[in-house]
Amino acid sequence: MPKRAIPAQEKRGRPRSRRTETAILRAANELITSGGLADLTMEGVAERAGVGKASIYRRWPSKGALAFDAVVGGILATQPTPDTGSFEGDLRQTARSWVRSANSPRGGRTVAGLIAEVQSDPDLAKVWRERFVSRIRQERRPIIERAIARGEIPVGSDPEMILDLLYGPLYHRYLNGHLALSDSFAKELAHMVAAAAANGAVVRGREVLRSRAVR
Amino acid sequence: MPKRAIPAQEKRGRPRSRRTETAILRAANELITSGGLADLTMEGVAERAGVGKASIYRRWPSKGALAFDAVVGGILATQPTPDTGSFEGDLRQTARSWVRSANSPRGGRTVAGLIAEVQSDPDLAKVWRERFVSRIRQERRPIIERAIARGEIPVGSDPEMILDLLYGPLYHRYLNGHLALSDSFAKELAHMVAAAAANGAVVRGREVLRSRAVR
Amino acid sequence: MPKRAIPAQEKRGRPRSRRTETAILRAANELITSGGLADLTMEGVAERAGVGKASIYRRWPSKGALAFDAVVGGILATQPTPDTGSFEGDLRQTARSWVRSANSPRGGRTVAGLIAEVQSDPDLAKVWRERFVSRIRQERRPIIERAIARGEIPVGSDPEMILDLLYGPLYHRYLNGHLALSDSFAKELAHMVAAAAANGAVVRGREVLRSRAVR
Amino acid sequence: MPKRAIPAQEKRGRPRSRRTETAILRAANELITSGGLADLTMEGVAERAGVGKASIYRRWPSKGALAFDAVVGGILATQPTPDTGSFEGDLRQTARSWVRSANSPRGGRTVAGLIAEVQSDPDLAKVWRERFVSRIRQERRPIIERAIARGEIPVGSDPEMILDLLYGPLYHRYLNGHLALSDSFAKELAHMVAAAAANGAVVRGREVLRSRAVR
DNA sequence: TGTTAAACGAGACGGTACGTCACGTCTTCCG
DNA sequence: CGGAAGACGTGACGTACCGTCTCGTTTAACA
Repeated sequence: MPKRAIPAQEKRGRPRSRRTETAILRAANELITSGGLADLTMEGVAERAGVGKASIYRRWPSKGALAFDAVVGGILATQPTPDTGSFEGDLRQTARSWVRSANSPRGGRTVAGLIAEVQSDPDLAKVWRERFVSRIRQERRPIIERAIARGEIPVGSDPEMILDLLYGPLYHRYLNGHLALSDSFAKELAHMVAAAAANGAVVRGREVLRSRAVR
Repeated sequence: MPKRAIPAQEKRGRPRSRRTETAILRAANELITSGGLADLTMEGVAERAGVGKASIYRRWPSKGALAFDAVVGGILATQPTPDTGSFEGDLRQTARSWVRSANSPRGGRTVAGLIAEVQSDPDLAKVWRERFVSRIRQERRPIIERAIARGEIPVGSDPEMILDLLYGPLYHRYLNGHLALSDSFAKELAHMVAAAAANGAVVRGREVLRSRAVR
Repeated sequence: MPKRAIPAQEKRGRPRSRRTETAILRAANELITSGGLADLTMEGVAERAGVGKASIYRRWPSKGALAFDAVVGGILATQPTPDTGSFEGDLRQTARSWVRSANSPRGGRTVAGLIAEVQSDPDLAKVWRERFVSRIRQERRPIIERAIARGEIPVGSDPEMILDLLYGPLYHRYLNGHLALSDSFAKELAHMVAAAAANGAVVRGREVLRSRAVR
Repeated sequence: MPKRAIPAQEKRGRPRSRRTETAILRAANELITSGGLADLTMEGVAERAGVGKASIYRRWPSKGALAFDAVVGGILATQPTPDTGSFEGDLRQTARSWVRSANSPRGGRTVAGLIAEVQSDPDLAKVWRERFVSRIRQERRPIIERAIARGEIPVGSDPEMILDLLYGPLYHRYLNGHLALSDSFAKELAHMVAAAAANGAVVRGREVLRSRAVR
């Protein structure tokens, strides 16, 4: 977890330099987009940033945490929540822009590298969940809420399930590469998810689908 | 890619010892289930197997390839394709047994480690796709075919899409950990996928959903 | 060399704090006697003294210089020049008390550490010579002068040579550890040095032995 | 302690390469003679020798141990035991050649650096005593034995004391630098030691002076 | 008595070297 | 001649201190 997540400057003494931090983040970002997260080394970042290794470790406990901060802001910025006027349109738009960024030659595999990193670093996993996955999901909730308000899907539809139904298949193809992450896949996926949401919940009547957060 | 995939023993001289191979695979398996794939080292395997490092590299080109062979057979064996008599029942059964093995304390995270490894090793990625992902998907196709035969879902339903709709959300929660991989999630997911398959394709008439394999 | 050797307070502003200086010296002393000079670090001293590193560097240019000031005063104080009434008695007394302090479990190796430090720090070497070695030698000269006055050794005996003959073997065993620094060694050494001083110069007649200081 | 002191090749597998060892020793030697022992770094040696750091650590546990092996052979070779026909002549010759090598601009301070290193490394100290100090002393014993045989000094004279009387003052000036290590000092020192040996023991009659080795 | 400049504690900074680890390759000798 | 043993060069790791520097905060002497 990046230490800057703890903003309190309790101690006296020389404060952390913003210049140093920016230099590190920029260097890390450049190395990641040019060579992938596997080519990122703390020594490489230190050298390119003109910074001592200790200055990196003072801020980030691991390569993954640094990569996260170097990269996630940019990713989040390029993925706004669409509002097309229809549920399926919103889903389609969301999937399409996700597919596009996953296919981008520069940085398209960055998220894959981060997810890989997350699998062996519990601390990073927590940050990943809270500051990336959950955050995007939170941002996307209005899509479901508006769909309910419009009467496109039943009241009580489980937003978590709907989001998993949308993002799950996208990430699945992204990480396993068994099938193309094409634009048409995005379109058809959106259609299927819309159908599931519209009809899936009805079968169970008024009952609300529930999923509980874990950990 | 494990070289034993090339079974031909062209050369003369002493053939590769099966005992050596088994010892390596067993050692690798033990290390993976006890400490996770991140703790697996070639040196550790060599020592535990009582084997020279060269004997490992003679057979497997990378840690990931070895781990794959050490682990995938067992995983495949524990995930038979169910035949419950109904589409949703088959999906539910599939999801449930997947969830169960993902939650197993020993080895539950092994697949996560392999997927992580795959992200930075194109050769391994190919093996992973062909010998794990695609293989399981192939094995699961009868579920869809039987559902079509029973008339539960339209003729022309895209099996790839249906499988992605099922496995995608499972892997999504498994790798990101944002929500619990519970039994009830498996049940509800199966329900939603069934609803999508039953209604999604219908909306678009007779048109067949298509997805093309990539790479 | 401690900058406090230059007492002039030309500047305005807050003067150097005596409390700070004492805290540093005490901390250094404690660390040296507890762990040897090799374990002494500027950061350790700063922390233990509750002092900024800059406050140390403001006063002492190097670890060795600080150690010197932290330690030498105490050493000099415990080694008075004896006056037993005979030349050999004085030598014996000198050697014995030297041996005793070299064998003391706390601090017995401190001088060894300082001599080690001195070998790679010319500035410290100068301080060491002028404020420790030469000072002790100066203090011990009365032993030789009284011996001449008593007629125990020839007029014109070289005090430098005699002191080297006494201290040389002591330090030699102390630093190399090839033989015990025992009390009986001190006694026998004193006897040999007395014999040398009484007879060595005589052989060469009235000629005065000379040695010149260097550097 | 250099591991090559244990010559037994018990294990199988690739044996230590002599080429690597020589390269390391040569690199170390060059760095020491060009910059002093304080400038010697393991990384520097590795780079200059074209060798991995691990290959150094595999053989020598510390910088001091490496320096010892890189340097001591050459030193021992340049200091033969003289045989001039007289006790004082032998002592003088010994002291003179010692002085000369201590004053040599290249490598003259190397022994000082090693003695410094020895003060904070007990393992190295043992090697130093056994393979340098004691060894030279052993080689010099014939000087005393021949002097006894010639009747220049009493039977039962303590060779350890005589050697300390000779080497002690030399090392004392060498390490402390309080007075010049001149040729004339060597001469006068030899004279004093001869006088002490001739007269010192006599005073105490037949009694044999004794010193016991320690540790 | 208020101003002011240096000393203060704290600790961040760019560095260097440390000693360790695992990599993938290469070499030796045993069976 | 296959295979265990393990040495090899490589390169990154994370740590420890170095000596310098920048913060705000005292604090004593000057004005």
